[in-house]
Amino acid sequence: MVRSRYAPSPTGYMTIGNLRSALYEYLIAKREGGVFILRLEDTDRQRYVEGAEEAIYKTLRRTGLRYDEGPLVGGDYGPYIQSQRKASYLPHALELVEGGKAYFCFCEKERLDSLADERGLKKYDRHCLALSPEEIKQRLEAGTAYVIRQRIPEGRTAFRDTVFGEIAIENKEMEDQILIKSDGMPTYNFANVVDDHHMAITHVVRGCEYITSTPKYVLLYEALGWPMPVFVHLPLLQNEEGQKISKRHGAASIIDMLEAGFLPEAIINYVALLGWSPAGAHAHHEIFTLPELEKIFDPAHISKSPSTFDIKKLTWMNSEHIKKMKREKFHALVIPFLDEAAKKPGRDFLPDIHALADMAQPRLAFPREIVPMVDFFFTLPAYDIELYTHAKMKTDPEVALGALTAFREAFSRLADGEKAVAEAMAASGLGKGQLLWSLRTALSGMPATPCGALDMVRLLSKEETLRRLDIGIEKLTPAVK
RNA sequence: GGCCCGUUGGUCAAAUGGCUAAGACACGGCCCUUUCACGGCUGAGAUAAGGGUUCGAUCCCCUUACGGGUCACCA
Repeated sequence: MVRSRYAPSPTGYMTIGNLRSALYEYLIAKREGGVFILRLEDTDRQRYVEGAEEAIYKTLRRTGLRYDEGPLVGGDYGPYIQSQRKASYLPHALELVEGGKAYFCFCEKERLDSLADERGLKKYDRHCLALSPEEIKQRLEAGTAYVIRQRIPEGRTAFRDTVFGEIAIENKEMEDQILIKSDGMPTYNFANVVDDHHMAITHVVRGCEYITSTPKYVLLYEALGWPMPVFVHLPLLQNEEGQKISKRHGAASIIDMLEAGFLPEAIINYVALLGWSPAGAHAHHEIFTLPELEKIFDPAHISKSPSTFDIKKLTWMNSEHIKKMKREKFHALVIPFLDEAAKKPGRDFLPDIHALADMAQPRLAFPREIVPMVDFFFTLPAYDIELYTHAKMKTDPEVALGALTAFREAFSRLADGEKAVAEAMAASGLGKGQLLWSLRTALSGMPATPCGALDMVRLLSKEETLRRLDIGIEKLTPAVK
């Protein structure tokens, strides 16, 4: 049974990079019917941000990444908040001390700082490794603050990563890292290993910024005699400037993106394809739902190279998901916006908002764009008669005036747009393009509309159509004279 | 700086030791359409550089360049 976990620290909102990690962890579990776990790593009390936990829950909920075990939902391996597991770490550290694989260190910050070289880099000099058992006992009894450090052995440490293959690092590159901090909390690295073991995690999936610290994990697993999980390190996500996507660099939060009108489906879809691509029969598709991804995701095709977040492609994907959306769902999404437009003071007309929604669905990248697109149905905007001029349609204000007058006459009798256009053409000798262009302009006052003139005639009432024609004729008459 | 990793069009990316190196976004053009959009067609655009290995390298090896990551009582 595959068990994977997303293990964020509650230090703020979730970025697209965080979501990508969570998604891949989710998919790696779900493709094999496994279990996806959420664990909060809150061992750093300094960096804890109020509300960050809720932001994580909310982001996962809104994007559909349901976790099977974790805070709020529980599970057999809880608690799922690290600070609540505090008691479980020290015994393992002491076990290592007993086996000679870790040791107490009483060095103070000042001494540690003095170890820095000219570049500010420092490596612990194992000062406290030389302490005798009596000295240690004495200091512990005196209540001296201590940390527990892992003793890194000689040699080199290698591991196999699903994405990057074999990776080996000389142990001398690592310092004797701290396992237990002087406040009694475990460090991230240590807590991670202990929790992953106790939670029976089989796949450790995370960003590749952790790749160089993985040998330390390996050493810990070996020292504790625990089975090693599968490591899957994900290529980095970067912004247009080539920097890692992070809160530090002002990356947008997923929640903000949702507020801005990006659909959860589109974000998930897009982010799945950043650093991974489907193979075989699906190789030429790009639009996938989460359940589809669960079936076809294969970590063997995760890329090694970093990828750049491109909001243009996400925007395109958003419009694709809007097009694909069930009619009822789309209407529910967009009708609040239309209702708002309908309530505007000074409104001329109340069109059938469902018809407007249908019209807009294949043309939108964002739900809220429906308002500027169809607002002219509600209120005819003030427009300039320049709009009546169009070279290709061979229209200008004079042609338009003739067209509108002829159409008005026919339409007021026939109340049928199509027939009225035919009659007006015959009566005025104008072409269809000239007629329709003029008509569209008079009815919308817009240079671009989501539909043609005859659609507008159908959607506006006869009275409103005539009213707008009269406004057009009134605007044009003095200009033509 | 040491160590680790990476480098296919502007972006996401496919592919193989061997025909003219897929596709998508964005961009240009054309068609359709009463306009815009949608849709359809089409164009330009890439294997970082240099050495090897090989009959033949985008692919394997080395070097260089560039980019990134990492070297905390942060995660």
